[in-house]
Amino acid sequence: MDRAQSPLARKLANFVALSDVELEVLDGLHQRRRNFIAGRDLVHQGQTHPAAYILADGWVCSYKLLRDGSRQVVDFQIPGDFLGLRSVLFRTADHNIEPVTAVEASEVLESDLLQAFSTTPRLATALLWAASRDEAMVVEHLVGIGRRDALERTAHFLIELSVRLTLVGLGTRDGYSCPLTQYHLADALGLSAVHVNRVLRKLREDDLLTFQMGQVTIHDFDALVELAEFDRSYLDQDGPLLR
Amino acid sequence: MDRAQSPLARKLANFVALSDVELEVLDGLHQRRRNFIAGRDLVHQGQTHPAAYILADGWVCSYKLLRDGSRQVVDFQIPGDFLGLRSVLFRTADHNIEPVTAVEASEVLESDLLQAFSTTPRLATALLWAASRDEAMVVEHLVGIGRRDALERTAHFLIELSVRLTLVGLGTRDGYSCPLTQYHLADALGLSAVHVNRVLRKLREDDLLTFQMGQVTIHDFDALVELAEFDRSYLDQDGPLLR
DNA sequence: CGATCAGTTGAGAATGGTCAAATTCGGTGG
DNA sequence: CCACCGAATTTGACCATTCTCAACTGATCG
Repeated sequence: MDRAQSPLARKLANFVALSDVELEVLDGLHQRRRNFIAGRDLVHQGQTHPAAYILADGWVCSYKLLRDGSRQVVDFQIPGDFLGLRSVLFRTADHNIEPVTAVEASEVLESDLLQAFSTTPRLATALLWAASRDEAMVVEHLVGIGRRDALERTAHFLIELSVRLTLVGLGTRDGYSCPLTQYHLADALGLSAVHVNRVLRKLREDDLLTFQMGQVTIHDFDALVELAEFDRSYLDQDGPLLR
Repeated sequence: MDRAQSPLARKLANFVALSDVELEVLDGLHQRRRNFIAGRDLVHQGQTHPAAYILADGWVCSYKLLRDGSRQVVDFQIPGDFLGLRSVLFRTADHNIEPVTAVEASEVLESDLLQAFSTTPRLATALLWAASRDEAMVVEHLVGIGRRDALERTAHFLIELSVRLTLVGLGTRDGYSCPLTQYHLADALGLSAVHVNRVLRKLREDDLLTFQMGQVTIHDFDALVELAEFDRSYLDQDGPLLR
């Protein structure tokens, strides 16, 4: 098995050693290529029978909207991520999905997915793993919002992004390009945009990290890890569980 | 299929219509019955090759511990819940599991689980659904901590518990018995115990709900739903997805 | 009957929010 | 190249939700 694979296949292979047939079925999910422009939601809360997407290029964010107009970003997805799985399984979207940038993604319909699960059930196990990893990220996020102050929380978030992007070849230990605005950060971190700005200034003044003009520059990775009490183990997997 | 089923089987049947063979395999996971006393952790952060558990009786909570000694409770589990799935899939526990009460649970080893996935792969799909429902709860929790104030957040949490307990026959619209202390609430809601106490007083004074002596009494369910902007759809499923 | 733990209350401090007003940046049209 | 526009960012002043500390009550248990 040495031919070119999709980023998703590479990710899943970490968990379940996939056979040729399974890889082909996974490839088959990449029909229906779609392009989206920034800002117009792919999926909105309450939508029934939404599709899932495999993200090929660009960033999207998943968020929930509250009655008072505020929103909480649950997660950002980057290339290689599978998104909307939960919405498909429940046949109703419980969150919105907004492209942060222009986005290229493969649409996966409920029928495609269930078909794939029937013919190659181990794919379900593999996706169960991917879903668990996503859940681990949400849990880390929850801990941050619940128990870390604004500075630690922001640092943790930006370091997590750095590690995730590095895993798919889109970043290094020194930084990454980042299309998020300070409003995105605020909505993700449970802070106001004004306070995010103050926190970013503090991080800059302390020579830890610069967030400017679509670029995150990390000046002191280790100090940030220390500050944020960041433990990357929830993002890694050291070998396939199912052979 | 009309014989007695475990609560877990009943829950999973909501999502995937399980065959006799699949139900038997699921039953088989209920060997190794264990009892635990309140307060001594079943699983602790960093533990490798932890087991998963199917909760038969009692409450447990999943939490993460921070360096400064504070903790964030991610979720409480009640009878019928499957817990520690993520830890098994990653072969390392990323959180602690503490029995809130005396607990009766079936221990599920990694090998049992993978064996079950191999012989009856649709069980993996069913557990994928259960995991997605759990993730939906964590997401709702995240939204609460990120964007709701202490009063709304507390109300949301206690109403969610009411609905979950009612689904497994342990509560009604009027209330439920609840073994949690105000410290548990504080750790779950990202508040201090002192503030939780003030919030509970406010809820009591407003004739919405009483939290006292292990008993939650709901005085005005609808007003609480309104206050907390509670939408139960993430807890329900209206019929099996896989036949 | 002391000890311990859950709950309760008050006072003062702090983290982060709100409002309002610059300032800068990235286009876009002339 | 320049003027201009809207969006994103930056800063200050003031405010409020929630925290911390500390004291006190009440129940339970050996």
